[in-house]
Amino acid sequence: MRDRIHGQLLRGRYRPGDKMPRDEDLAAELGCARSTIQRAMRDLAERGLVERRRKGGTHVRRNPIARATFDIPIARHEVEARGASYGYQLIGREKVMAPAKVLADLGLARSVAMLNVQALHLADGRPFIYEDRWINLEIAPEIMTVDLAAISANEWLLMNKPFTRFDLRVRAIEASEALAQRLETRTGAAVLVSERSTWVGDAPVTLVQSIAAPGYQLVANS
Amino acid sequence: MRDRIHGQLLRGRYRPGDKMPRDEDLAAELGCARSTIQRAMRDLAERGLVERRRKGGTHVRRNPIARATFDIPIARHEVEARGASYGYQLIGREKVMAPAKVLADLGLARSVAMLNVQALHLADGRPFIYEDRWINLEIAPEIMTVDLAAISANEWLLMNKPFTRFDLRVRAIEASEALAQRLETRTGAAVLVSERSTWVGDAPVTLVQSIAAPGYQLVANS
DNA sequence: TAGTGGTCTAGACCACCGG
DNA sequence: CGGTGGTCTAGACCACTAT
Repeated sequence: MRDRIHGQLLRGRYRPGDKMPRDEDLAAELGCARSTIQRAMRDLAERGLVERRRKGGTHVRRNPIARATFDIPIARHEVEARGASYGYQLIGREKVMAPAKVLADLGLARSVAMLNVQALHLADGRPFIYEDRWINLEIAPEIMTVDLAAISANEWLLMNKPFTRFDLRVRAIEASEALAQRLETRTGAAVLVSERSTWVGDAPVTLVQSIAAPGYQLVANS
Repeated sequence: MRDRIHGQLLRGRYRPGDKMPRDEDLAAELGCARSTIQRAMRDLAERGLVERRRKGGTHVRRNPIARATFDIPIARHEVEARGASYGYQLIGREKVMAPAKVLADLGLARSVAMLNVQALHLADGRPFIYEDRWINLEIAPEIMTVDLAAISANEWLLMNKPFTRFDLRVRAIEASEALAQRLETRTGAAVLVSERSTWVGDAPVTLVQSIAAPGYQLVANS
């Protein structure tokens, strides 16, 4: 039934910009319960094909949205999924007041003490992802007592401060000389940078910049 | 009610790896209908927090997945959203048999005739995104009669052959000399490449490689 | 404020798949 | 094959918001 409803839209029974009948009328027309229509429509709304507003009704979006989802990989799992052996190196850790750029990305108005951690994830002993992370010590003070040479900050945070929301920004940059050295590549090589801010509720937890070795590729779908 | 159920998980009532009670028991315990539990659980499963299997029951995922969603922007809207004026240039169009790489990305076993189109999207007259597209003429033969200098292939396809599924691959590359010229940047500049294959049902429609000018950034969240 | 979608109930039957 | 989640029904009440 739901597939039938989806089919009608996808096969062009309604066109971009059209207003669709109210759920109740659609239900009567198709001979099903309103809750069935409701669920079908909810799915379509989540996929970005229609827009629903109370009292306003349901409209087919003028410009159907291409909504992609992807699962942000955990370095260890990604390496192991490729059949390589995973390695991890703690490069540096330091307690400092967060700089303005970090505060801005996390939506903080005043500076707070954070732990700044650099680390390298390895695949078969070769650099895979370099990460530079800021951890809010007001939210996760326990991180100071964790041996970050034994467990990556990412994995500790996932287990102990599971986030509820995050932002992600992806861009391409040229490797600086220092970065090229870390990643064992050429200065000027094109690398993919993912910058992620995460929150627990409204509290900013961590900002991490992950820089993948050349050739890395993000995959999404739907 | 649904929020209460979500809250219980997020607040750690169940731990990663735990098996949760069957829907019916949870419903009895919380004093609500099973369908309410079902919907709450479905949401959690979509967000990647739990895994459900018939007969197998519901488990909290061991490694909570960070699932991001982002809306693939239409170049015109993105430019206009930045307050810039949008421009579009058709650079080339040619009917050819698809090469092996294109066939592979679209999951085609035999070669078919396609329209190969190159175009440039501009923001305030400056290069914004260069795209190289392959359009399956068996699925969208009408594209041959469309004036692609007047409407971009992307917008025509969205209006006339709305896809039902796509894959997306994002990576960083160094601009070749030819590409640098198109994007009015340096040879060797790091640029973000998005490669997208789209299907209508099982039929492959188009493969497009979009290369953004340096500084471009993809944004996702959840 | 009235009309629409959003949530919930109490029940039924079905589809999948693990023991 | 039996137990679990997936879908559906027919109804109720609520929350938001366009008119």
